[in-house]
Amino acid sequence: MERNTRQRSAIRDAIARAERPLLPQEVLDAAQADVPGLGIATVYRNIRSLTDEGELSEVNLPGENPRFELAGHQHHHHFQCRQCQRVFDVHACPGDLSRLAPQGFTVDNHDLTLYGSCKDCAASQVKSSGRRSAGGQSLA
Amino acid sequence: MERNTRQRSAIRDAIARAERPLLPQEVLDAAQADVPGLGIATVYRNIRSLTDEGELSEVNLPGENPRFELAGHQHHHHFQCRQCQRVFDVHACPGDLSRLAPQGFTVDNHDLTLYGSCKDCAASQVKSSGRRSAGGQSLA
DNA sequence: TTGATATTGATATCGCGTTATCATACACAA
DNA sequence: TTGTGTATGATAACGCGATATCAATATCAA
Repeated sequence: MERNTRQRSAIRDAIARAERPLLPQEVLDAAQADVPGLGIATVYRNIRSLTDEGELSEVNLPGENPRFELAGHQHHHHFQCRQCQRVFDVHACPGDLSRLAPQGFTVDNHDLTLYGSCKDCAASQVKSSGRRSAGGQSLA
Repeated sequence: MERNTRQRSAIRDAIARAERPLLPQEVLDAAQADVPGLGIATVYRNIRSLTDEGELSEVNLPGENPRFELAGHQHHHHFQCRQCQRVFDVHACPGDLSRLAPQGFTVDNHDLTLYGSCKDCAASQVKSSGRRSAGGQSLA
């Protein structure tokens, strides 16, 4: 890949605008706003080359297909909304978790995924089901 | 599924003995010690019914196929060894991580995966590559 | 503007984990 | 022990995300 095509720009821009990891299909949907005829094969091709070139990084959540976001972020984590399934970046980190591992194990990194309601979904839920913060929260 | 077959027992026992989440293929390998002719279809069938009945629970790690372990464990986490790829239970937990989420987000649970060397691999590595604990550890 | 060639879009195909199919073997109540 | 109906094993088939194919199109150096 070398040429600067409308498709490639639309794909990169869509991911940049989202500011959260996107599935290839989400990239397609978003980038079709710029390039209506865009095909899924082109999305996969460009996601792959942009990842190989280091512009994108792959984000894997438990039980989910890979998503992609702009590379260059520091060590960070992710949040998945149980309502809309969208994934958001979490720039905070609990820090060193080596102590949690069993005796004799060495820890060099960790992945953390938070689950709950995103801002949008939490807001629309307050109206219908009333207070949520009173219950739950046990295993947060 | 109702009958008590050698195969079903071998599958359940293999998972119980492992004391860690196993891939279906790992279940097959382990259970074939008891029932040599065991087939992969039987493993999938029984994993499914045991899971439906609540005896097993599914364990999903980022970018990995589902593993299965005995159900009934409390909230816990997992460790994956970068050398042997095996997954182990981690019964410790960093606790409430709600504070890490962005403003307006509500957190009701989390998944944590630790990465590094398991006891076996860490031990065999010391001999060949010398001290490991001096380097790395930055993002633990 | 033109020509060489990389890229695209449609779609067939792949890869692989998982499930369905079906004849045979086995579990278990009677 | 016997009969009935479920479970098994071999393997074909499925589902679906991802990639390969290839003719048509677009990019970009000249």
